Amino acid sequence: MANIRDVAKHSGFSCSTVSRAINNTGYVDENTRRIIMQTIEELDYKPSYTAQALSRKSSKTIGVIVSEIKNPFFSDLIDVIYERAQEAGYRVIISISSNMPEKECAAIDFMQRIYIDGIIIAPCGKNDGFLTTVNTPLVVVDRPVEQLPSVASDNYAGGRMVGEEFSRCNVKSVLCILGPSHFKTSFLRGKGLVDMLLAKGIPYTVLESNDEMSFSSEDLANHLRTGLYDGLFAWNGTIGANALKCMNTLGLRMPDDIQFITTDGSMLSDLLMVSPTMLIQDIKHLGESAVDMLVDIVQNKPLEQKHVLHPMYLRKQDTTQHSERRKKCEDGI
Amino acid sequence: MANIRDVAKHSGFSCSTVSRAINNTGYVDENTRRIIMQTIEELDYKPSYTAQALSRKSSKTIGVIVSEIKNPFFSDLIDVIYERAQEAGYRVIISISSNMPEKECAAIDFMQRIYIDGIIIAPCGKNDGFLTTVNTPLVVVDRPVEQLPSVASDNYAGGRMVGEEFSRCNVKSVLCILGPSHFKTSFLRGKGLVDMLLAKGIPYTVLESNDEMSFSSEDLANHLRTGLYDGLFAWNGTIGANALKCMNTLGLRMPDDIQFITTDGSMLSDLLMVSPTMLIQDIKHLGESAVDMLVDIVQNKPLEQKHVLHPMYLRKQDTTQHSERRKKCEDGI
DNA sequence: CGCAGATGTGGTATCGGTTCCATATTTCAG
DNA sequence: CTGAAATATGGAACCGATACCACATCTGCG
Repeated sequence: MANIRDVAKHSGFSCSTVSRAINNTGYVDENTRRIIMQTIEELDYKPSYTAQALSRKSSKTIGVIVSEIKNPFFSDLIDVIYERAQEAGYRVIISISSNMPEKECAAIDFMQRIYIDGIIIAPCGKNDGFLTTVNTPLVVVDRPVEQLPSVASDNYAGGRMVGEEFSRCNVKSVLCILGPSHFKTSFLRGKGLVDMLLAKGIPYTVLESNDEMSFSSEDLANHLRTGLYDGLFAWNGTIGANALKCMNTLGLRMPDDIQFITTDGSMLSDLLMVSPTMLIQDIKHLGESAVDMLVDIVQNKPLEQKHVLHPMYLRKQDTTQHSERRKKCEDGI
Repeated sequence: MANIRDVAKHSGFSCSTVSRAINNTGYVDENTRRIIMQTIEELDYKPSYTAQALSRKSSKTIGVIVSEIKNPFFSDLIDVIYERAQEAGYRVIISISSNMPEKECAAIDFMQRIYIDGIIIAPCGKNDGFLTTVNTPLVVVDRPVEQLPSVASDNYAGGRMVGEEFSRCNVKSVLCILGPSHFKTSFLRGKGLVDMLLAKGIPYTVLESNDEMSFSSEDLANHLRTGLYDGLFAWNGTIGANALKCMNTLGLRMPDDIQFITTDGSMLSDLLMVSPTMLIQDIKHLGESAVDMLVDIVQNKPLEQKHVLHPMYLRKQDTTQHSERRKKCEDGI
């Protein structure tokens, strides 16, 4: 492949001038610029990003590290980040930690060694101490880390919304499936929900899964069989899907036998007969503000806020008795 | 961050010696090596991959470009590729084309400019001409391109297996939902299925979706309502999910009213009550041979085969009347 | 007209490594 | 003991860009 010296030679100018012409830095005669640009075209010259990075000590690239690529939340997030970064003039590379701290470290290490300008990371959560020692600009998404700038959903407020909805739907007793307690996302949703249920005087039980994704269906089934609960909350989409399957197996009808709210399960609506009521995250805005924050940090602009929270939304669908649905029923739909 | 000159200075040796010590190239005294390694430790020196890439004109990195990250087939594939590449001593970066030819080109361009050693690509399919002109080592997965080395499932044979299964289950008439005809993957599965159905004397109808993922449910519903079909095949997982939803809506029971085979819908089994019979791809072996092939090409080893085909498997589950299931029924399960 | 500042261009050090070549020392076979 | 080969190390060019500085020319104002 042609390099800048080839362009210099063919165009009859020096490397300096070619560089200036390409990057619009310093003075270049209009005519000279035309000749150089034409030569570049002819030789199909493309500056080496590697050489540029070495020279500038910056690659104009941001890295994205997510813990789980199969999780639709993260794949959607990546799409959004990609677009926004492009608009801001940054390229993007992606790494996947598979929830393993060593892979997370390896990804960060790799990125640092290629002069990446900044990193957006959805941490696996077992590495927070290390993350704070990283000296590349870092923005944390989804699972905030105290010392680092972050973007996340307002999970506490989201939890409260769920509690409010249960209350409005006259639910008498709620079963909450949460994640491990050290999972902040889960913890906050749970706390919001519980606080609201307490405020409304609705009794509840918390079931804590020991894993992010998997869950003991028997355990859940046993609880549901007691017939004590007419409300069920699942703190994430995968758990929500399992819960749904479990309720189907038990023959529980929603919302008549039990009212169900899950989190972030858009794919469920596509796949299933019922579209569950869900607490959803505004992925677009999450991704966009993560990029915006990171770019600000990279460009040494002052941060307005260290921890950004985006509101969550409650999409009321088939598995709760919200008024719109009642209306539909009355209309015979 | 410390650079090689810092290490040289602190250890009292030259850059050359330090480099040789790190890379195990040329002669280095055992004692010298120990001192250098210790200095490296002390300074927390990490060679810049950028500088290495520039100097070596190789980054020891392979790129993976997939068209769709949400598709579980691709996210699984990425996991496998990642592992295998690591084992072979290559780092991995990921780009997503979102099925857009421009993004595909941009990703390739980017990778070339950072001295990537080779690329594994699941092409969007609208760029094949361009792909053949790329002079970085390339291995195509999933959707073979004639002129390029490729790894894919034996979709034709897979289609035949589906046909055979329908025949074995005494299906009388099959409705096949295929993708657009220029989609090779779909085309081959369809051809295999149709060939087998013809051989077995089973009538069929082909429904062609105009998109990879979406599909007209009404169209499908209208066909199913005729009651003409007792067999249904979906060429990919998303279409399969939609079909499943459609059959549920129509109240068709599987396998009694209709026998259903989908492709690659593992996530369905997790989410739904029924685990559909499916034609599945051996993602692990696909990913591994893609990496192995690419590494061979990069290292100038001769290729054994230009186009590798991996067998597909038929996982017989709830939606066809295979013998195991009958047995279970008889056992009262 | 003269000189300061703007404009246009090239030379060269630099980024952080690798690698070829030269040189010095050691080893060992004849 | 000697000289060729093996071992050990350093110097410097190079990878492909950027950017600082020097120099030359041009412009315009007092």
